[in-house]
Amino acid sequence: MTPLDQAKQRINTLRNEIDQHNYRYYVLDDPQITDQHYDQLMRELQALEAEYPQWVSADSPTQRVGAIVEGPFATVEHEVPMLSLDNAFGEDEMEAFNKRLADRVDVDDTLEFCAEPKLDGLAVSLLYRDGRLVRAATRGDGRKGEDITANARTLKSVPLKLVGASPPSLVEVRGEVYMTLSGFDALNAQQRSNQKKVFANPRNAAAGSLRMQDPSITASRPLVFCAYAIARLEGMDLPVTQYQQMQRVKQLGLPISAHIETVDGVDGCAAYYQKMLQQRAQLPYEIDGLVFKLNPVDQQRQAGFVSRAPRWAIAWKFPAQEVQTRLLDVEFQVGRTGALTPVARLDPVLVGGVTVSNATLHNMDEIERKDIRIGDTVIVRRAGDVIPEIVSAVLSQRQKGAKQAVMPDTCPVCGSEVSRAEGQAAYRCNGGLVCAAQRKEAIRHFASRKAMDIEGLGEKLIEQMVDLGMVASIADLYHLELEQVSGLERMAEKSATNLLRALDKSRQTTLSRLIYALGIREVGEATAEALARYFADLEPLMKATVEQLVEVDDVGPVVADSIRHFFDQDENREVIDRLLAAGVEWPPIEKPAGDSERLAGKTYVISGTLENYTRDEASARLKALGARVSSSVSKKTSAVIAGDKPGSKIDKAQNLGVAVLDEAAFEQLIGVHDDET
DNA sequence: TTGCCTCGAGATCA
DNA sequence: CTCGAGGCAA
Repeated sequence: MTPLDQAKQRINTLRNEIDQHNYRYYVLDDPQITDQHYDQLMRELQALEAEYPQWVSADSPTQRVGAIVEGPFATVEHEVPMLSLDNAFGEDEMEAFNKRLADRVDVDDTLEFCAEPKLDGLAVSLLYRDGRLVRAATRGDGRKGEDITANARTLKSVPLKLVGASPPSLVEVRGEVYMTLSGFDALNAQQRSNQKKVFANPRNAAAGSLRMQDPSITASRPLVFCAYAIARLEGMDLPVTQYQQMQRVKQLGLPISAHIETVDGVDGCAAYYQKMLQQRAQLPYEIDGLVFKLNPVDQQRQAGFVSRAPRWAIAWKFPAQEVQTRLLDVEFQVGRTGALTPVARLDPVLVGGVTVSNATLHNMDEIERKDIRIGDTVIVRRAGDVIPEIVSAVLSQRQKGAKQAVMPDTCPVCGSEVSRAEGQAAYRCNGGLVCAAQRKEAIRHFASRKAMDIEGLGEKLIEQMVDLGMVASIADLYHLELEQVSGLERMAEKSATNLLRALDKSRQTTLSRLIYALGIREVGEATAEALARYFADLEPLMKATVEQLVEVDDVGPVVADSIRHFFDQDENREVIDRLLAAGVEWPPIEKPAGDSERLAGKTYVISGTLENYTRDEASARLKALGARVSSSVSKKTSAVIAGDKPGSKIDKAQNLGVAVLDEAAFEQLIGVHDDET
């Protein structure tokens, strides 16, 4: 053997050994060598690869840290959507979950679940082709996420190469990237000694670390991957239970939870819950609950999905951490529509790793119901992990001075009268656009991304412009001059030019964006879209009667009234005139043609849950073909599309002699082929 | 609702 | 260096 061959062989040996040690450490949790020894192997490999650069390959353990990728992360589409999980808080809700499944699944026995802790990190998808890691992505909105391959490659618990001689041609593994508690502490100690900012909690540290532009920073962060599902598998048989699937994942060389096990029925789930609750404090990472998945895959199939989550899985959450603090004050925030929302100002407290100082109290009824007073000691928690909520007041600690929060009778911002409409919970400032708060909110909404998308026009800028009287309404935005804008705080010539350019760009818009941007009460993105489609232009919408408006899908009498009322106001019509005069325009909406007319004149009703479509999706498919989708069955209904668990609509359809289509017939109707599901 | 990163650009200081 | 805006995640 030549020295060259020897070197090549040694390189291969080293790579295999290092991969093997990673596998032993991260997957089997059974390291066989010391860190020093591992580093030594690494250094030897690096030296050899430096000497023979022609043999460096992308999946060598030395090649985890790649180059900096400039600019934003690329978007990737999830072929199989990354769904969320339904939550349960307590055994009752687990019972309900179990019962729902038992009704749906064709089994008489106790249901078997695959159980594991729910790690508190962020969801990531790893895609391997022919055993090589080719893509890593964040969850995003579930359909589209961000490509974070370069960063994911730096995690040693993420194999660049799968184990085994004949890996599947394609496998997509989903899991959680998290930070261990000790890793988090060490990182923060290091941050502190480098005079850098410390992270608030392991989850945010993990999320931030994965979004770094420079992979070498990600590499220095103590991130770990743990798989929890196979999303796709090709070129290999998929095991028939969740548990076995996870064992397969482990065989392929990816780490899975050390606590995964199968349990029987709600009793089994409850026992597992108790056990993990005991262990929780000793675990080296944070968990916020447990996940239970129906174990047999064929039963999962029978259970199916609801719109955003599988019906066959649930997250049994641990009780949210509750903390006491003082309610310092209740302030009233004026929203875009003038609604006055009470907001609690709290003495800042740490709740689950995040400082909470504000919490919405929703409305006065809620304050009364909970009998919360200013000065009270209150119990705060983060509901659904995110939104802070005041659970209750600690009555035993109520001081003499505790004051009732009182809805002001005049608007705190503009002094206009405040009133409560019949039968509504909300109090409103009647100042309309006289009210600076409403003006600011209206402009903010107008400029927002889903509306006119005016880049650079943020809260602080709007604040300044309204306070200085530069803009009173959205129409004034288009008359701003460079000199005015460049006089504002933090706005020099460059920023001002950019803002004017962004404003100019926003003149070219779409009808639905404009309708949404106007901020008509009750008209959100979807309604704006429906109105634009139906009326195809602004004129007819402005003139439409309430009777015409309710003809539009999803527009009822309340929304119709609100729209009519909006266009009846002189000031609103004037604002629209000025917007149009300023050059706001949109491409004409073409009447659908060809295939998009195929179902014109037909009306469908959807009942129950479809396997492969949410109701919105199904109704969008039908509408795209020119059909109408209605919510109640009448003689005029062309057919009822019945999914799982259809309601009384089916009976009604049968009484009226209206056709009923199952999901397969529905797919045929909309022209879906087998390869499109 | 909060925390994190990134970008562009203004502010500040040498 | 610091700030505002924007985007993302739970």
